[in-house]
Amino acid sequence: METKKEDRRVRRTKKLLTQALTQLLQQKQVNEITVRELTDLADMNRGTFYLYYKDIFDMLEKIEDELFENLNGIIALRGNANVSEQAKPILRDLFTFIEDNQEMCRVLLSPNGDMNFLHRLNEVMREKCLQLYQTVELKGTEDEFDYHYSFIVFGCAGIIRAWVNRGCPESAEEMSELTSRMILSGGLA
Amino acid sequence: METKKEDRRVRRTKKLLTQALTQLLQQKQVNEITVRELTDLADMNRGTFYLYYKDIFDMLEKIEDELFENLNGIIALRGNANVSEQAKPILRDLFTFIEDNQEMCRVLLSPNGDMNFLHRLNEVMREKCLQLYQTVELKGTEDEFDYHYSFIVFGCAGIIRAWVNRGCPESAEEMSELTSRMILSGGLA
DNA sequence: TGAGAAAGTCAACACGGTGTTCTAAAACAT
DNA sequence: ATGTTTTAGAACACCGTGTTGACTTTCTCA
Repeated sequence: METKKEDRRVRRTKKLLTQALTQLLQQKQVNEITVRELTDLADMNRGTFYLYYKDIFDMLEKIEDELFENLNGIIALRGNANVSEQAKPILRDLFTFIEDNQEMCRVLLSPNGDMNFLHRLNEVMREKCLQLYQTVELKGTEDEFDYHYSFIVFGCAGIIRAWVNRGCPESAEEMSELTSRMILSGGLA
Repeated sequence: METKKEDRRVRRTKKLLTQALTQLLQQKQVNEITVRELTDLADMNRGTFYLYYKDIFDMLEKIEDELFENLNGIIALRGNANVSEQAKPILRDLFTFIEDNQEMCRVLLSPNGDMNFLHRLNEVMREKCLQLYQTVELKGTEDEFDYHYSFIVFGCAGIIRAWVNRGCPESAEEMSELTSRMILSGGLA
């Protein structure tokens, strides 16, 4: 079922384009980036771009698709161990994944970033939180659940954003520890 | 020092353009919106748009500028009362402001929204949090402060996003209560 | 290693949105 | 009513877009 590897040239082309896009996104907003300057920077023919992407935004979306495809595999629940024992390793794997893709994640969470990326990241994390904490008792009305999870999930995104902006100085292990504490005991206190 | 009112026609033009943009942002991403279709929807000459805005993104930025200008005035500290007594009313005023601009806020925080808006919202809230809670003792290292605040501030943005997505069914008072609880005692627990 | 397949290069093209400019008409303030 | 400001309308050159066709290069695999 594994997707067989693409042609070496294809991998090279996509990699060069992704690198160029990442670089450009550190300098300007997505809308200011033209296919022409992207392919110029990647030093390839403009027509080649259109073999794989419809436009810049389509490219960004496909990059995110791949990112989330990998992420989903990584944070999947393992076997049927106790959920409370799974939270930590999943968080650690999540932060490890973020670290491995920190340039792209930093760019996507920057002011020039993509709100849809944050939206999708939230959906993944929300679903995972629901799985992990569905047995945990929450006080307050059922409507408040939405706000609780929104707070937590966006808060995690905020931690991730701060972490990649600093260049990931702390280890994924440390971050998962910190994040667990924040989720369970709150921001202050 | 009050900015004297613009010509009635100018106000009308900007209002129509803003309404049209808000409507279009509910249907498609910013990059897919052309000046032509925007002015067509607003039923005005295309050239008129360029009297006030450089392009669509410039327009969005100016709209955000005005939003934050109002917001900054609203959440300014009052006199020299006790800080702990100011948190609640400021949060209430913040949510009231969000409620008054909920269409635009909902759009800006949607998947089609603007990461820069979230960035600026965070800066405002972060600064305010620092003023309010600078006397509160936090445990952990100084480096953790960044993560604490990022968690809290993004978490608040998450609450706001969930709230406007639901159509602001709860009152601003209720939301400030809920948010205070979340910040002080954490998401769960 | 060679042959066929796949991918990239290069030049060219029509298309459409952009941003600007001009004049005339309409709405405004007084 | 008058002078000012704003908008409409049309025209313009410009440029990025997205596609096409013929060619060259690179890869795969038998």
